[in-house]
Amino acid sequence: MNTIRTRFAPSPTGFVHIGSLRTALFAFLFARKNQGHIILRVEDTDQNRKVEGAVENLLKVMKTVGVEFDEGFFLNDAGLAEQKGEFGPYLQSQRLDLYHEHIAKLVEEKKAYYCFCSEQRLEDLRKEQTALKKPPMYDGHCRRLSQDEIDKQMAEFKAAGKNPVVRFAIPTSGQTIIEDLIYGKIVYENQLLDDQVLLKSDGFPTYHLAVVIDDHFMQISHVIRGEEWIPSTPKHILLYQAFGWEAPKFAHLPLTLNPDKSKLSKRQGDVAVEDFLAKGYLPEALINFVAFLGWNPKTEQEIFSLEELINQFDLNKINKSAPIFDVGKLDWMNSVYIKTKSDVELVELLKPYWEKAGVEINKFSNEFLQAVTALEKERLKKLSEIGERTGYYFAAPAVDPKLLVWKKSTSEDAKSKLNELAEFFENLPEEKFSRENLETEVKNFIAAKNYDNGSTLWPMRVALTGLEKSPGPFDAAAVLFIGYGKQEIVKRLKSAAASII
RNA sequence: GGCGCUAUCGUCUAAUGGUUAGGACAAGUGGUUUUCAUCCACUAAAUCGGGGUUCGAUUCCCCGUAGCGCUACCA
Repeated sequence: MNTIRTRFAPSPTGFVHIGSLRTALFAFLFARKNQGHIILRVEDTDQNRKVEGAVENLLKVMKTVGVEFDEGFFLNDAGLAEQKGEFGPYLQSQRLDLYHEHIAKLVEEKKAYYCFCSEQRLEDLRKEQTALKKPPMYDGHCRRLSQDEIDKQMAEFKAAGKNPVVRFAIPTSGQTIIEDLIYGKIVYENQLLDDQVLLKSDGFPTYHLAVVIDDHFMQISHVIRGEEWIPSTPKHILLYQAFGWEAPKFAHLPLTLNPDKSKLSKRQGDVAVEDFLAKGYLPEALINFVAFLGWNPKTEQEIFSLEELINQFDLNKINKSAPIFDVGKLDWMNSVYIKTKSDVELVELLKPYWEKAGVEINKFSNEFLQAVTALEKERLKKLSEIGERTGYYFAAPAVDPKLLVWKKSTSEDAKSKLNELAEFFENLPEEKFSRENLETEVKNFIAAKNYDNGSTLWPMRVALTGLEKSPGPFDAAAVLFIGYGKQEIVKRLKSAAASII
């Protein structure tokens, strides 16, 4: 049985960090590519950082971007997190007995020891070491305690209602070697490794103990996680050895960085996947972009569906250097995905954003909304822009009289052209108001009058849209016709003309 | 301070012991055009520094430098 089993193991601390999404995605792609399983385990050993509803939120986000799990936590019909799978529980706070049992074994075998040192002593020790420019490390004080001393201290702790922590007795010589699937061989000197706390005084394990025990019992074959874990990996390997277990394979992912090359963080813009989704980045675009952070197929293709990503994915194609999260490229990718949507699909995606912008979409026909959407499709970088771009379709715009005048023309000219156009449209039969007909008709009108395009079409466009930059006059007019009929066009042209004094 | 990782255009990256070092985003220029966007064409833009190995290194090795990570009873 060599089934590939990997896992995503977040702490339930609130929003979903874009870096977490990337880690989860890579683990997911790896599992799918290799007919393996991916497990979602929740690491809540830090009770202080726990956030209510974080697991549900995570599940929801993962679901919308299409990252699915085979085991562990799921969202049930009621929208609540539920566990499924034969290796549970998948919540670390429900596995305390398991950890205690194994810690007891380690202590008995002298591979771990109780540490009674106070926080004060630890702090003083650190200060002293830093002052002497020595690496701050536990000095092994309690490791050398005799059994009598241990018993005595233990009795005192119990009497005071306290628990000692348990530290790992790291070998004082030799080397521990990581054979990382991405970074290759990394060697650590054991004597430089700190005697890590494994069990905290609140009875909870630290990450290091819990991750090793859980990965072992959940039969994880590949640990895929962020590069920040490399320095603690030798401790994990040593723990596997202490338990007499075989360690899984490790694949550490390069970190994702801010534009200033610091670790991607909240203070420099959004890092929450929820926020990107809310702004109208499409899940497909987000996934495609995040997959390319540190990975690429070694071809010139850049647009990939989830399916294609699964087929192409390979841990060997992951870079070692840390990529910078560049929103500019995400914007481009999102606009590419927006253009691939049909007008019908896009209208549905856009509706919530129109509503947010105060548009009462129920009052407008789908035909009209689709026509608007078709025009904006090529201009949209994110869905949230739709409100500010399309206001003039839903209510007559306030037009700045100065804007109505083309750069090579005069206000008198603009005024008369607008009036002439209004009259022209008034007399134009309804069936001539399609996009194509409108263009030929208006161009014929211009030619007949011997006008030029600029001085006629510019004021017409501005009168209809109120904007310096917008879709063209024929496009705008055709859409307005669909929504309101030709009188709306005439009305806007007339009122624009009247605004010029 | 210690330990570790990394280093190709501004950004994401490709490639190779011998190439005009390729693509994409962004930028700029031009074309189309009533504006914007789209589209098309073009331009500019990189192998961190120093040593070695080699006929030849951007590629392999060493040193340096820089950046980042870790250095908690956080993960």
